[in-house]
Amino acid sequence: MKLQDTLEVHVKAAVKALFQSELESVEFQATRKEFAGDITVVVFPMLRVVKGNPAVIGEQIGKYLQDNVTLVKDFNVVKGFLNIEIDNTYYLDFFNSIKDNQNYGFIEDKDEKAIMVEYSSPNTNKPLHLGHVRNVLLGYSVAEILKASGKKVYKTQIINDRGIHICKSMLAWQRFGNGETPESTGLKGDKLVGNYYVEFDKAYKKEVSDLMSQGLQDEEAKKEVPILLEAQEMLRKWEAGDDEVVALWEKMNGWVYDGFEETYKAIGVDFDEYYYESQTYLLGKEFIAQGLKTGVFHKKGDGSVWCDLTEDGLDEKIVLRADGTAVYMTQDIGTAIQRIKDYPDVGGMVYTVGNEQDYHFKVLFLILKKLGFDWAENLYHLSYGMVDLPSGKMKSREGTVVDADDLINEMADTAEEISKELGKLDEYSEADKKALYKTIGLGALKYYILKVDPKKRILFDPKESIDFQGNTGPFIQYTYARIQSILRKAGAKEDEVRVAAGVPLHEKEKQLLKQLEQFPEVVQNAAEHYSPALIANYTYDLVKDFNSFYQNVSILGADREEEKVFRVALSKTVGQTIKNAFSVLGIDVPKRM
RNA sequence: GGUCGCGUAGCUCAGCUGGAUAGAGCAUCUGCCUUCUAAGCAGACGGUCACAGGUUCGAAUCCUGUCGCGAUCACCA
Repeated sequence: MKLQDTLEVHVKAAVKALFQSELESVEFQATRKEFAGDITVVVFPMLRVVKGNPAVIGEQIGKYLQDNVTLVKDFNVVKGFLNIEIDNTYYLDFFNSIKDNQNYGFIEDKDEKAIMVEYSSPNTNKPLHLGHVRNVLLGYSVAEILKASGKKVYKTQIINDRGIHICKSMLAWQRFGNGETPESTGLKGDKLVGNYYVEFDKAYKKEVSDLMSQGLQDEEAKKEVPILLEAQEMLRKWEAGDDEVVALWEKMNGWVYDGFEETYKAIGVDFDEYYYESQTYLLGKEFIAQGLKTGVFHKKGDGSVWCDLTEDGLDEKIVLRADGTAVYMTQDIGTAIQRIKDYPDVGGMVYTVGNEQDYHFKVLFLILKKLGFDWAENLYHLSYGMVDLPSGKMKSREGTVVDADDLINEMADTAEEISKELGKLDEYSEADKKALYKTIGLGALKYYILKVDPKKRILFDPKESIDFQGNTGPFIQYTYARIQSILRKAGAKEDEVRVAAGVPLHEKEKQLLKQLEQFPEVVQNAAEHYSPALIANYTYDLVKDFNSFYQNVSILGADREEEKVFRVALSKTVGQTIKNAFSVLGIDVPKRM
């Protein structure tokens, strides 16, 4: 039982005994470090039930607790704050209970209902960029956090593999290329296809200006560009199932998927299931028909179908065109329902999509609720802000994107530079070094992105790159590596010894134990708020405390043997917790660095 | 214009359901490498929590309004 819960019972009992009043709840907070004590009871809220001076009430409750509860060693009252000092045996007992639990903080029992987490969801006409990186890291991390909190999770993505964009790349490849393949050029498939998308855009712009020099207006010209008309014709052929077009489409998309997989692997994320728009874009219509019957939707004079959401403070939204074809919303309705059919144990879904689609998902969720699906109550839009560059927005057509693969490589290069400057790792093999640079570079990137609140925009300056000092991934990785070093020197047998009850607790040690105690709650909190940032910032706090401990308290050279055993075991437990916390962020921890 | 989000130190960010004197890192400055890894530690400097009201014992946090930035308001996806 958590300390807070235990104390709550006692405080309630104290108030009942002293004032004959029933408290609904008790408010606790960590005691500020300038005061003596470990945990603080806030007296003010009790004034509703108990009349009197808060300081006096605090004094009385404190006295009662000290006399009746062995856990409470001492207390002091400052204004309305009752600071309680907890007996050391509590912390040592707690430590003994967790020190050999490698999965401390994680819940093993899985809920019956699973959650499906969608992330990445790229178009197949260009490589992944920095924006995708934020998406993928957030989605993956939230999926792992949900798992850690006891949920069964399916990771998925929906790949936008059809439409005019891929036709543009296909057309450019046919017209300007010479049968190039990833094999013949040595390029990653997604890069190759992306290059042709750029080729298309160049040709398109040239044709527009040609038309304009012939006297056409801007708007007119853009609609009549021959190459665009040709791409549209290709899309029509694709929809009609034209063998040649479909074959080319499959070939080029295949290249792109290979390229994407390589990038995902480099980032360290994976998926359990893939959905393709080419297979889902016709879904959903039957449910529109069903919704029409039940009155969720209504048909307008021209035959288009709408959903009236004005009563919910939103607008009217179209769900089916007049010609009976699907819109974006139709598809998303269909895909959601399809997923539940495919995975009947799924009871909720998380969509990792940029905040420019906030409105879309609000509407989507509302419609699904109106259609009466019980799982519609458990849908969450993991909405995140843009990643901006100092030069402004990333625009693929203007070449101002930060490519995901390049970025990962640059991070590893930076890690290498810094390591060399510091003169670290000189005695390791080249292969080991390379692997480490990648781990550290990726750790820096991932932590940098995950530690900020998803809602907020990120300003990413590629020149200044990312820090390796302070509140960063490498700082935490470094601390983990130092702990491993301690364990190597201490030898394996140290952690097998049970920590004796009589070990005196140094202030820094107690600080660490208090911090460790928070971990399970932080994981649950992060799952509830879909927030990797909570885990990241918690880990940083833990690491700060450990570093302070490390530099100010002798671990291997402790005065007494049992102290040494305790400190080594404590270091080990902190290392384990760092590892667990980082594993839900998808960040690796190195054994040495 | 309507709706949604954001605004905290020079810069990048924490601050959970309202709690004590608002916290870190970077940058600047001062100490600490012969003892477990200095990508570190100890400390100094730095704030009108955008602004104005309100709610209450108490507000960066909740409510209202104003300003600034961004997104969105398609029979595009």
